Amino acid sequence: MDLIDRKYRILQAIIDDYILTALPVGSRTISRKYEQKLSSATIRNEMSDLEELGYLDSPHTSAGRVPSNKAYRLYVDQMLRPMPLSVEETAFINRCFDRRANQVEDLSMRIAKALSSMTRYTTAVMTRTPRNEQMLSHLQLVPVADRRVLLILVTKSGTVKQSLLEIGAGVAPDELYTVSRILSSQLEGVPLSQLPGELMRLCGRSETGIHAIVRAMAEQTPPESQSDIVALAVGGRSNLLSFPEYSDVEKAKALLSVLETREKVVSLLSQHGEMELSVRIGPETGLEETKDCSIVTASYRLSDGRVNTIGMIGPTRMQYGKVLSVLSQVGRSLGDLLEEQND
Amino acid sequence: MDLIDRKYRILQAIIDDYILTALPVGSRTISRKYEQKLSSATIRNEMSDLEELGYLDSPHTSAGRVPSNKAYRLYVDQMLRPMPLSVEETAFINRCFDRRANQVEDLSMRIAKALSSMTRYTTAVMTRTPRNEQMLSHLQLVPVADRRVLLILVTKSGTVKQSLLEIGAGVAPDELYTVSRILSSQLEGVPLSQLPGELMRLCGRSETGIHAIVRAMAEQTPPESQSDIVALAVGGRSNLLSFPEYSDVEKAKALLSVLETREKVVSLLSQHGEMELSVRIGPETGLEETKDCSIVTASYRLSDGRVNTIGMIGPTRMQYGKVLSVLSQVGRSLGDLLEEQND
DNA sequence: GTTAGCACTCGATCGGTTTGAGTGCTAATC
DNA sequence: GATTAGCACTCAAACCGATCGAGTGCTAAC
Repeated sequence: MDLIDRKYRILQAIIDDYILTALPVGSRTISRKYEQKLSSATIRNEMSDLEELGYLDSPHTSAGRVPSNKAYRLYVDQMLRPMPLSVEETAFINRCFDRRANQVEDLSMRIAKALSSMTRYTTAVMTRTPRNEQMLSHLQLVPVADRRVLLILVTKSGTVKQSLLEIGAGVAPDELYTVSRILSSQLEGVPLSQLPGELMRLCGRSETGIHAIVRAMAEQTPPESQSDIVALAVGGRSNLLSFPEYSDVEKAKALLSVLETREKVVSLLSQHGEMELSVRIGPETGLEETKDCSIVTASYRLSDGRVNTIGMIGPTRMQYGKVLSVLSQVGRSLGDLLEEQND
Repeated sequence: MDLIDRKYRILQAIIDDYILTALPVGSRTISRKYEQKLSSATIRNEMSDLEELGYLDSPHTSAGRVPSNKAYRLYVDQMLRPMPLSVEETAFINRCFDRRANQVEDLSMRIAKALSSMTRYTTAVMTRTPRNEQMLSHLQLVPVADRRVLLILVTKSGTVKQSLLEIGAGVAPDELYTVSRILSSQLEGVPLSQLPGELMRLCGRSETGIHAIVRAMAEQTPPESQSDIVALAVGGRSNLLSFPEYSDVEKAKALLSVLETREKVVSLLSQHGEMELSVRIGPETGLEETKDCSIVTASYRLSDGRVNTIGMIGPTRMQYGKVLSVLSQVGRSLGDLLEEQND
């Protein structure tokens, strides 16, 4: 469905203006600000056509037009002008990557905060490892207190999980080390999800000495329900309240509540279909509560199988150009950084 | 400044009513709902006195009275009736402690969420270890990838810190174990804050073999700037938007923004003066942004030196009775749980 | 000391009018 | 045939005044 050039330009002008002002756009505005060669009456006719084609909605008879989701779709797919970042912005971003952070959590949080303060959109940063790719490389038991032992699981991809175990009786550090070595060699390559089962099996035939430890591990190793998520950080939630679309407190509350629910955020960030950059508009976001929002994600699969996703959420009237530029740049940098940390 | 019995009762009635409705309370309301023996005119006289004494404010001439911060202070200090939790509530709380969670973070988050959904106030749970009490018990190096090693620091109090190090050259697991043992014995009892310095010292005279590792540790051990905070979880931020006092989006935004800033939350939670239960009203909360809020905290020092604090924040018109009961019960349970986990 | 009564205050609410930004349609113009 | 000027029409928002009602303070009577 090609739009002839002028309609196309007018539609673009309307969307641009609406994104800027959040106010329904009238024909005179377009004629004055964007298409001075054309009279408002002409624009009116075009707008009428555009409405018929499904690109515009009118809130009521005398209120100007508002872009439809279909219009936004066209906008991001075809109308976006590349919008290079300013020098300051690039500098700002680079600063995030400057300070060293050896914890993914810290880094994620810092990036989420920086991006949200930069764009005024709420930002989430997630690193997850698909469950079926997480295989044990080796494990190590570290004594913590008399009957408490910290279990460290290192996966083939280099991510680390820990959990605290309580064992029946005290064990000497040296013995723990020996047990760690034995178990490591026996369990190497086992997917984490099958770890408890494997341990149970070993438990049956292990010598009595390490029996208690293995049993404790089998029973207390956390089920891998959602633990394939390595890190999740959300920043700038309160920014949402600046948008006029959330001056209605009820709406704001519903959305904020979504952004406080870890599972929902994860689900929102997980629906990019393997695309590096993805824009989901309105209902495409997948949640009822976000049907008036758009979500832009940048997502990179690292060589070790982990997937890193950065997402920004805002009203459908989003500065897509800006957000896409920022996300593609930061996403890439973050991907590179994580990759680099990894070898 | 003793208030004679009747004034006292009337003030209490006013505060109770205002906490419930958020609407300025008039003399007739009190006379009808709370003091049916007295006419509204009498109440009016009393209220006039109470205003003069500084316990009541009137938003404007004909709008009823609103309790002042001074009134709330009196209320929490002297007027609170013990408010035992219902059976359901107790059950609900106990359920939080049921499922086992071996990570303080998980447990904190779960409790924060449960409490906020139960009371509708925003809840924060924090466990911190005063910096000067954190002394090394032992450490362990765990191989992760070729040139990456996970450093586990276990403190005397049994908390665990980890950080990822990059070392110059690959080292065999067995050697790492040996190095761990040597360093553990040499560094036992060293406060974490002095760890980098101590390591540097050791670095000078260590054999070349482990030199690289020690140097990496010295350089890459995170400075203990804010890392004495072990865990912080905030739940139910969006609940704030239910209160009529935050129907003004600007106010809501300011407060939410505070609750998104880790340092500010930590500071809000840290100002109880060693009290087990503390109530801070309005400006007593210490931040400009929270001068219309109250914060109730329950705080327990564990035998290992860690301090666990649970805090709830809401408008000064808070259900202090309820919140205090919940917090004292949960605070104690959580304290016991952590204590128990600890030996 | 308490209360009934009354004048007064002042925000909230309600109905009606005005305003102004916008549309759609038609007829004249390029 | 496309463009535009002109005009009637629509409708939310702003404005306005009247009214309402919850509240007060004061005074005089009980």
